[in-house]
Amino acid sequence: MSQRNTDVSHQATCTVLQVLERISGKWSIGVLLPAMDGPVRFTELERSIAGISRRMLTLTLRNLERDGLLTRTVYPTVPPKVEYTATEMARELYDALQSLTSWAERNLDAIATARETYDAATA
Amino acid sequence: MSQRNTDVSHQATCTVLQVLERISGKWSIGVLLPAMDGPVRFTELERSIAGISRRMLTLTLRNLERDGLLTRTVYPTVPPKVEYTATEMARELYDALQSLTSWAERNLDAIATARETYDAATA
DNA sequence: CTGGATCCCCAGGGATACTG
DNA sequence: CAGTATCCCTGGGGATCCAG
Repeated sequence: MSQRNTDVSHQATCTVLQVLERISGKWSIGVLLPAMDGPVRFTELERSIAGISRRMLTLTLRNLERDGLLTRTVYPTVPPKVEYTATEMARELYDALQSLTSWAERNLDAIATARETYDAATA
Repeated sequence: MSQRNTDVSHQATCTVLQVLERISGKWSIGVLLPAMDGPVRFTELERSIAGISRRMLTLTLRNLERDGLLTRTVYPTVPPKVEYTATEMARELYDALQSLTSWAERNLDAIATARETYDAATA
């Protein structure tokens, strides 16, 4: 065996970090979510995601597509029509995120309290 | 009811984002992990986390402590001795992260392939 | 040993304008 | 409609030095 579980932990850390790098970025999740329920068009996304700019929407879409989390379908009509759909892999990712969501819901108050306590003690 | 499940999705998005903000940052997970197995000292962390600077270690520790994920214990000896331990909340977070880790392990190859394909097509 | 204080740099992201 | 191109600015994080 290796010394303690450090090696295993290191592996796990790296793996998690890779996921986080993938879905971090201010808009990734917000973009991915609407695409879960089926094809979504560019402008639909732009309207449904409050505060996103055209630029960031495009960049985020490109990255997600590159990682195989989104498929892009172009209909060569005029005016152009493009649809984005989440892949199976993305749906599995979303399921995996649920556990994080539930953790957050359970601990949101505790975190807020911890912060107040810390800030009060620090100030 | 609201239009479709947009409201629910929005809520979920926000919640997840709060967690991600908390554990994003280049070092958070790497710092949290060694503290899972019991008290760890500052220098131990510094040595076990490859590439971290003193500054970032300190900042990361402070943030984690502020959010109630880490407890800091100071022994007023000379030279000083400080121990960090993950809280129960942090351990639950770690469990929640496991699903992400397993997702990553399952899909790492698929992502790599998707990227190559995309880059080849783009180039 | 365990930090704090400073300076600096770069990538992520906002605003705006243009286009097939 | 669905993007591209450009400019700019902020803050996360690295390097270095100082201190109780």
